[in-house]
Amino acid sequence: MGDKGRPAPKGRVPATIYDIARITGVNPSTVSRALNQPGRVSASTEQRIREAAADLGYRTNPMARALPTGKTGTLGLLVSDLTNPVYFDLVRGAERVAREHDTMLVFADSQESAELERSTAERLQIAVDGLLLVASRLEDAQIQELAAAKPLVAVNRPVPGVPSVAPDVRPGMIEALDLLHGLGHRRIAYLAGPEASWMNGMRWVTAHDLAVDRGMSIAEIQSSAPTREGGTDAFAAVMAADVTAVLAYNDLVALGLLGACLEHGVAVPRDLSLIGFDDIFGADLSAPALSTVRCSWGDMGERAVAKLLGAIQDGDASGAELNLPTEFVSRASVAAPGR
Amino acid sequence: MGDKGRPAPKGRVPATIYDIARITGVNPSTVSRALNQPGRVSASTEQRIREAAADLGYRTNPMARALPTGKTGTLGLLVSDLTNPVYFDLVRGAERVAREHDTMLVFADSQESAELERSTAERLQIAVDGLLLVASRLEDAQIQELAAAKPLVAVNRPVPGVPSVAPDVRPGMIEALDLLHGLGHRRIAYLAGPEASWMNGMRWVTAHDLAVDRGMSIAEIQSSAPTREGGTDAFAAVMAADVTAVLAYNDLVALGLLGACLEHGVAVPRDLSLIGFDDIFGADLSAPALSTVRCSWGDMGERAVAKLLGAIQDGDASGAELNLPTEFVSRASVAAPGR
DNA sequence: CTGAAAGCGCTTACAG
DNA sequence: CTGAAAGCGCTTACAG
Repeated sequence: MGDKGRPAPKGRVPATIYDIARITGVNPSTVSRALNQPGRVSASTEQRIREAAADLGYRTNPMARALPTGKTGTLGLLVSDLTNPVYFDLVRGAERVAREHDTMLVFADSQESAELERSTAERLQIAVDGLLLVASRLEDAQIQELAAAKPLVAVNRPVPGVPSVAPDVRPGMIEALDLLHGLGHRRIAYLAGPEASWMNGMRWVTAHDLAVDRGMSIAEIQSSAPTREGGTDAFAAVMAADVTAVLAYNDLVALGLLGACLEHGVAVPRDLSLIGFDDIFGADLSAPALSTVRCSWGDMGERAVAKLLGAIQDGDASGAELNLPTEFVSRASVAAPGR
Repeated sequence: MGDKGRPAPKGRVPATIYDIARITGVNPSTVSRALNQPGRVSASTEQRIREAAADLGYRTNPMARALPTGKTGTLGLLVSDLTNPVYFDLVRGAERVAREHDTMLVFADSQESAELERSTAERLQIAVDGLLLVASRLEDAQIQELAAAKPLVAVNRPVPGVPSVAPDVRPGMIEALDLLHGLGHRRIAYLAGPEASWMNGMRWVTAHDLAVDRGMSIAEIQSSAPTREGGTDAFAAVMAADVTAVLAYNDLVALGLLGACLEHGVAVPRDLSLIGFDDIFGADLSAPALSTVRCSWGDMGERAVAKLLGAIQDGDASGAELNLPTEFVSRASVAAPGR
């Protein structure tokens, strides 16, 4: 690479199989075979073709290949917000498996908007072999429509008839509620996430049932957004609810609420115990460090890509997996109620 | 949407302009014109064509369009690590401008590997109209080669002959060093980032010169990675350096070092003052909160996309902008040296 | 083992 | 205003 002279002039036109064919004196179809179906061509021609390709810096044009084959060799991963730390491990897990299968992964971001999610999904879908839809805000029917067009795996949310991967929130939440109950908490609240989020509904229902089972009261408090700001904004509502502990939809919301508490002189955990969800980057940084229910996002990423790849190859779209384990991570933000 | 009957069967084949042409009784070329060059076709035909397109749920196939035109309508953004909070604002800024121009943005991640960066860039490049290369680990020559093939903008690093956008670190660092000096610090250290990072070199050189100007000594300490682990691992080396303040390559490293200090009973800021870079998500969460030099990543994202779009349209690849301002953000991790 | 041809879905001069 | 044709770069039956 360094110095084959200075960089080629701007308009450099990429080499095609026709260039290679001309140089080596064979038919373009032979070039295509030599490059893609090793063994289908005599060793010596293949050799010459490969050399010429290397000389010309040939790269096969994925667009052109996609037209006749319908395969692009890339997968799309669409999340509601790429800049949400929740997705870090998911991204890493997905990349790990994609890399192993020599598949390129491209990411896109629907910016928490269902409308944008839909249009982005459609646009992305046509340029990839399959789509991973993470924490979708779409309706089941819309997801089913997308899934009908091309292989798709829903992540962090089951959709009837569509392959999916999601965590089982119960184990982690049982740990959390047992701990709260054991410490003496009897009135708690769930600080909710987006209404359109399936996972929010799941967390609320599970928390509710587990709390009731244990003879605790539980209030649902709305938040304006699943972000730190959303948590901060909910401070007054939380105070008004008169509870001793809060389970937040996610760590971002919990951290936002934590910040507001500190600012208003509400001591955590003495006056209020706080539990988040996801164990994101930063959850252990706060003071007090945030207790949280962790799901294996890394595993979800791996499983989801593996499943999608399977669906693409064999058309095998085996159903839902709703069983990735969760666990409670105990940190300083939880204690016995102070009064 | 909802219920046009149940979702179409899996293999549903997308409608093409030929389908529309057949239904409306015109030539496919007319369909193409009606859809893309409003006005070039009689109002009534255009009308009929649009209706048929809507009926069939027609979406133009970007691959097929890209072949004759060479344009895909999408931009690629390649970063060294998508899960690094540093890039949050960059991503948002880039998306803002892309959306305004009805351009799709796809993201990819080189996982901190120069080799992977190169191959990903090449692969991505052929599927997009232009590439944003963020904090590249490649050599100038390699970047120049990529830039020769297709419009490219380097972000957070200038490259000779390649359009770029990068911050001017001096203003923020002057504030930081003036503060340290004023507080009485005389022996400080720079905890370095990746050697291959242009920005790391820039920060070191600037810190060095400014420190020397002020009669302070400054040591360079290596870190194993630009992550929290990298900062933690550097604890012993920092202690050995016998300094009263540390400037870290970035906030992640600073937060890692901070954690190690607390763990080993080194009080921050009394025993050691700490300053990071970038003001990432979480920098204000730690205890003590981290002082840091903030650059306008959001602006960089916006400018970079605007510049790339310009380069694609007019071939106008105006040069480097090395002037995005930085500022010091003062938080609790800095104080006068304690002994 | 390899060539010649047709086709993937679209765009765009070129005619009329 | 619209049709017919050629071409973008590749793949893949079909022959030989």
